[in-house]
Amino acid sequence: MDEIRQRDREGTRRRILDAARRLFADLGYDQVTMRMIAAEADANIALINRYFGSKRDLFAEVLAMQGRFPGVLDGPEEELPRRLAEYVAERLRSDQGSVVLAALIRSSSAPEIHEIIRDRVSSAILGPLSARLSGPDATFRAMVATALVTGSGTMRQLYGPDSGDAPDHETVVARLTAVFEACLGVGDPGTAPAPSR
Amino acid sequence: MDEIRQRDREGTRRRILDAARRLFADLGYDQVTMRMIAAEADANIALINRYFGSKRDLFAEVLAMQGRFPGVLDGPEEELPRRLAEYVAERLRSDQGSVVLAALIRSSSAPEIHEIIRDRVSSAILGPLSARLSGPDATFRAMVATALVTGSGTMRQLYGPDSGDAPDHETVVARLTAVFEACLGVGDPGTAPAPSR
DNA sequence: GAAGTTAGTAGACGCTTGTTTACTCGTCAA
DNA sequence: TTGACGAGTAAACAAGCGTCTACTAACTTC
Repeated sequence: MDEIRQRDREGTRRRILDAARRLFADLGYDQVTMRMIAAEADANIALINRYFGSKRDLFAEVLAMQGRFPGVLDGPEEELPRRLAEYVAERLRSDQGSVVLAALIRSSSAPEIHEIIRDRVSSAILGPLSARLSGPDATFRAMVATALVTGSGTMRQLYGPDSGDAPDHETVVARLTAVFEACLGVGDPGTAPAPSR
Repeated sequence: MDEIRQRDREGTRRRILDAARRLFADLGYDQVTMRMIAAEADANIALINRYFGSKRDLFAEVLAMQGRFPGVLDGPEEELPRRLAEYVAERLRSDQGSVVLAALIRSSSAPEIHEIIRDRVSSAILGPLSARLSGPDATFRAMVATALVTGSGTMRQLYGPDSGDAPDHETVVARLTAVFEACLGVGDPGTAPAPSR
């Protein structure tokens, strides 16, 4: 009945890391328990702390494992709004996505990992994005764009993938592209024209 | 030593409700414990469940107590982007703000209150906002604007009120106004012009 | 003034959490 | 063959959670 377990340190470590990545991305930091990770990885719960120290440290390692916003931030600056729009539009339908973003959306209520998330968002999203922007206030504009991506994820999490009266994909992408262009100030090198006052 | 406690059902109920509102808005649903609420309200913990049934029910009553986005959604449609921009810019500096929004930002990781938050966001923000919009896809456009407000709150929570290199208030408002105009499609009754392709 | 109602209290209940301890036993060098 | 090392395991740990029960005592009613 009881299977004979292989002794494979690196393999077990990797299984735990993969399971943690999946669960954290799907459920967020504090909805995931150590026992869930152990079960998903088919490993003993004590091994998690043995290999990673603590839940917090495991979370940090999962985030550190992730690359920087795959594919979206690369390419010419003038196509950035469209690529971001397509990324968000895709996220609104399927559950795929960056673990860093998922962490930002779903794990922001746990204060003990705020610093981890902040550092990772800065180095994986905000930094690369603002570096690609020309013109003034690049950091702020990047932050607004990130806020839009984040907020879309929050709404998506709350309302689910099929928000009944959502327009077709083309329209969604077109609208989001316009918004991201306004965020990033592409084709608008100076300060945005101040309306009234 | 032991103070003589007044017997004041309605007063105690109100103290608990106020304490819960403050704590939920500041910390989010699952960072607030029943004991914290009882201490903040200077009431016995058993009275919370006696008067409100459960933590979840108390949270629902706190949200139901709140009005609809005070002041921001009222007024002519063409000024909506500017008012939203000023609201967000103000939120980026101080900690004041709607409890409903705070709940949306900080409490979205607890699945047992998703339905409560969703209903309240729909009736307090999304509904009134989309009702004020003319043109197609009003609900979707309202959702994008809400996502921007939400995402700003998330970034604000992560990075704090003083994001070192933030521009001055005027610039922030001007930029955000442009973004909200793109979101809401004000002055653009048809579909947004599709860039390229 | 006696009896009943009820606001308020103290403490424990059962459960879950992250973490740790004591142990088993497969693996490999001497 | 023997001994040490270490991967894996089971069980418990303390702390915290929301909730509930048994009780005290202040107010109302007759």
